[in-house]
Amino acid sequence: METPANSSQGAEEKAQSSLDFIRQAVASDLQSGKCSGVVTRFPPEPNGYLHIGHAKSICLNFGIAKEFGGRCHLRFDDTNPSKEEQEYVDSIQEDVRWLGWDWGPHLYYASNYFQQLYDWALYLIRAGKAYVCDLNADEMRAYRGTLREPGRESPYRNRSIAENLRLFERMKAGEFPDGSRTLRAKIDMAHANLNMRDPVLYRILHAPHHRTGDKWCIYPMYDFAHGQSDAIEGITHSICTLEFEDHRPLYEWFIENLPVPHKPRQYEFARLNITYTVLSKRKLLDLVQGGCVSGWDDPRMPTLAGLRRRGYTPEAIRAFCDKIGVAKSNSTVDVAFLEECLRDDLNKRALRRMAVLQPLKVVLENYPDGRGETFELPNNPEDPAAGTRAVPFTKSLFIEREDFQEDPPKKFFRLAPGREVRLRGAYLVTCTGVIKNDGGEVIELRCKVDHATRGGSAPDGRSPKATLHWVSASHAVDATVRLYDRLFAKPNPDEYPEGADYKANLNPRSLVVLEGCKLEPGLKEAKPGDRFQFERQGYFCCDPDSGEGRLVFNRTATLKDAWAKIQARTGGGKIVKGEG
RNA sequence: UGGGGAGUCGCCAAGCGGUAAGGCAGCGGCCUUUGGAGCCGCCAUCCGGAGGUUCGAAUCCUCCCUCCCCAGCCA
Repeated sequence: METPANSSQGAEEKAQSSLDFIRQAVASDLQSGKCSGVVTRFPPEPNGYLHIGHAKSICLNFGIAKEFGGRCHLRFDDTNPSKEEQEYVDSIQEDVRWLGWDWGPHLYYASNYFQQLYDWALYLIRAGKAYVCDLNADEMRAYRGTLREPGRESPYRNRSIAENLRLFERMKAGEFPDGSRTLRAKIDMAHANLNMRDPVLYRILHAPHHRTGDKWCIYPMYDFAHGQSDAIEGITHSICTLEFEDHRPLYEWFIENLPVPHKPRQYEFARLNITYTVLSKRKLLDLVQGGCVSGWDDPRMPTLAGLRRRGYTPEAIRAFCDKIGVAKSNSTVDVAFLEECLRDDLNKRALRRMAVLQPLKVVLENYPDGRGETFELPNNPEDPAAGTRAVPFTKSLFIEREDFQEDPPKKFFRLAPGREVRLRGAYLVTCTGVIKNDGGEVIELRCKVDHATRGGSAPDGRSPKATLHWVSASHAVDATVRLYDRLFAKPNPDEYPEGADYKANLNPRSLVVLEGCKLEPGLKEAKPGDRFQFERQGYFCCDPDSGEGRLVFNRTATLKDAWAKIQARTGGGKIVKGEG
């Protein structure tokens, strides 16, 4: 992120609260003069789509660069061609940009450094610090030892420098099959840290690379590529997750033993976990390939593509990443926290609309047949500047099915026989009749309008406890509404019964599709990506499946629902809202 | 029973020897033409445990307990 001007503003704001341990280190390095500027990097492997966990890392890296007036590189860690694809490098760039970050001209690939890395491998060989090993994978595992027993030195460990050079050259030339040989660092087979027991630097992989094609058939391992890439790019603070903590000695070993132009420092923080979802690329890939979801961008997926389609805003995700903090203890953040960040953002900006998801017809018996009027309703009560929109009102309307109960329980203060409620922005109406079909199901209501309450307020000051949303039957536009809920039914999907796997915890009601929903007519113009608050229902986002006279909306999040809470408390329960 | 990390409110998380921030959730109340939003109040005499140092410890020392990561030619 290139932010020459106005760069310290963020840091100052942060300082007012308190800096996380990484920002403290950055601030201290800057102040002590150890670093003259800060350079970070976000280094994804292009083997899957970015998810909310990556967002935490992205916001950390790009955020620090922005706050401290430095820059952040986007670098693809593409050292394993067998798993990586161009589709992923494209989606990653799209997602980082969507999140609101800009790497300027600093787009890099570890594969750009393959030649330099190869030269450095030669350097280590010449220094007697690396050797070609003929052990196969099984043998190497056996030689590595265990957690408490030291390993044994490879029989190939003491080859001459000349032979190592010759063999490595031939590995590069493609003379040997995959897996037959590796280049290893000569460190210490008895080291307590397994990463230091002569780690593999290069393996043979006769696989075309999405960027280098078939130029190479040997590829550097993560450990041999990452730190040196950081060094090449002048990264000052190389931030990664906790599981790389015990790779740090190796990271430093390379930096110390190679003539690198710069010495970066690695810092580790706890990766993000969220309740009711999984955040591992392996499982996410599994869900996609297993058909459990419609794709990487299924609105139930915690991927940035999924969250975007669900209706999440980049602002909400950034706020979330900001608020959860950065530390080193393993943590699982309540998904309700993410949802709250979304509501907080959308409450201020989303235009309000009325949408009846499960329609129940209402006929106003004392309202003239041919009459129609229009009400001007605010687009957003939180923001008068958002203006108003016109909503038509007629004798026959739709209201929400669950807003009427023939035999209302305690604390249910919506519509019931003989009861008066307010139709938002329109009139006070009283239920005077209930029409049922042969099955005893309520199919229509008769109500009487109090004509003196036009606009929704009564001259005598009375005010019903409930205000319902409504749509004029003759003006309503039909739509499909997809009610999304948590992908998993358990807070921790990894708690599954013996013999099962995490997919046993998939929430069977994570998607409920409603057809024939009745929306206020203005919504006909909605375009994919448009977000609204459907009053009293939640936030919804127009899905790309819309078009050619078809409207599809995705529920991003429900509104907080006091009535649902009361029901849950009293053992009741909602059927379709299903918000855990 | 090797090495590396972490343990502060149900969930995140400040705190860095001077006497427990904040957010989310929850619970009350006010307000409200969204049972939304907003506003007000409550919510850790205690910081994994036990000792010790100190006038004073969540912060320093000792021992113990629990959890996470590492034995890919993945990243």
